[in-house]
Amino acid sequence: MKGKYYELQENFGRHLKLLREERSLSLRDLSSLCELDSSKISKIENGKTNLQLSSIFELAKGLGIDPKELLDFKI
Amino acid sequence: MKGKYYELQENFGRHLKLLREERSLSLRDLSSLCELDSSKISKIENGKTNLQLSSIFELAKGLGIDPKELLDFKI
DNA sequence: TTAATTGTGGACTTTTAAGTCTACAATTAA
DNA sequence: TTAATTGTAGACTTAAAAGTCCACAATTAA
Repeated sequence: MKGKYYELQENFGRHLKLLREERSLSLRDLSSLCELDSSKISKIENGKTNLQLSSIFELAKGLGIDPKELLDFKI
Repeated sequence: MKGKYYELQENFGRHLKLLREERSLSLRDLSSLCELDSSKISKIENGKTNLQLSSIFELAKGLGIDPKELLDFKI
């Protein structure tokens, strides 16, 4: 099943992917800049994960942005 | 053990508590405005939980704020 | 053509959030 | 004083995130 928050996860993931591609980073690049496995990031980008606060902060660290920016997408 | 992200959780929790108290909401009040148990919210406010994306959005809904605002605290 | 890179998915274990409920001490209101 | 409210913690189950690793097809570079 897709789960109650699937749309939210999808929107988050789409936004994350944009932010990553804007910086011309591959999944493995981003992975090396934070403490998240590249396959995990792939799953997040594809809306498969309801990630935790800590992961949001890790991604922000890797992207070099304020964590708030990762929540800056339309629902 | 406190865990790797304990400080982050503490800061998030402190911030959440402020936002709730600014609105004069009790834990049970806030709980009734979102889909989170009041005892869960208590644990989040006290830095005991590395909450998920969906919970951040639930809290934002209950507080009537943009989810981004929940990440607007100093690390 | 060969070699490297890239995104993705699966397998698997361990950890923990979510969800639900109960209870209780301390504070506040009636 | 009594009753209600408030914050908190514990017990317990279920679901799933985290974490790690491997494999592979497709794309891109050498």
